[in-house]
Amino acid sequence: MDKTLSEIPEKEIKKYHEVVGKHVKLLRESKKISQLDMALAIGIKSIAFYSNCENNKYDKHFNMEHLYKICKTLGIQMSDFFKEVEQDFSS
Amino acid sequence: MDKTLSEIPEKEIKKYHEVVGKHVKLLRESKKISQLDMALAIGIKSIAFYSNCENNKYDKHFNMEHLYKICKTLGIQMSDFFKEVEQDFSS
DNA sequence: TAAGTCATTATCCTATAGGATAAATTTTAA
DNA sequence: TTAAAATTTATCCTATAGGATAATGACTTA
Repeated sequence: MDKTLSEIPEKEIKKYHEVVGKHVKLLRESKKISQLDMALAIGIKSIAFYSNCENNKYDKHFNMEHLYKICKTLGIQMSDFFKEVEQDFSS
Repeated sequence: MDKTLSEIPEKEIKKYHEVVGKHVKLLRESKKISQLDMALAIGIKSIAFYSNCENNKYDKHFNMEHLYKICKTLGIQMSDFFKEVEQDFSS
């Protein structure tokens, strides 16, 4: 049966990634953690890649595995993290 | 400065993906939505790929964009979804 | 003022995530 | 009991996500 594919605009997904990155940065800074330290904590040697994900530059963004590790490093729950994101996203 | 890379075991990440998939299935079924309908709702024509993500088969799992669309389709918040996942994951 | 630290800009390379196909199996409904 | 619907199994292909590098810029510290 032919059904419509996703009608959620790519712009909305991109915006969501932007907000996710923004809140990762806010939380990281609040814990006085450098981009380098956070990058290493999630298993990445590239500060540049990390920076681009936080800032959603060149279409880079955090994936599920990154976020899982970031939250663990920050000592917070994924659900709490997304609570923050949602509050920002819907306003 | 040389610092340790992520010490979170890959098995833990895999387990997390498994639990995420499990809860997507539970919620989908509770809303009487077929795998086909959900796959199409998130912009995927392949039921097989969708099934493999729900069941974490052949290392397939949902990514952030999938989950965003799934939650929107289910009419729930990402934070609420992860609340469920976390309760299951830590027990 | 200079050196060190931290972050950003831009681009390149490639392994794999993404997602398809087809056949088989299981479940449901007629 | 059979057919249809739904899901699973397994594998293949390729565009891009993942992540690197190098240079540059901004900020902090000595």
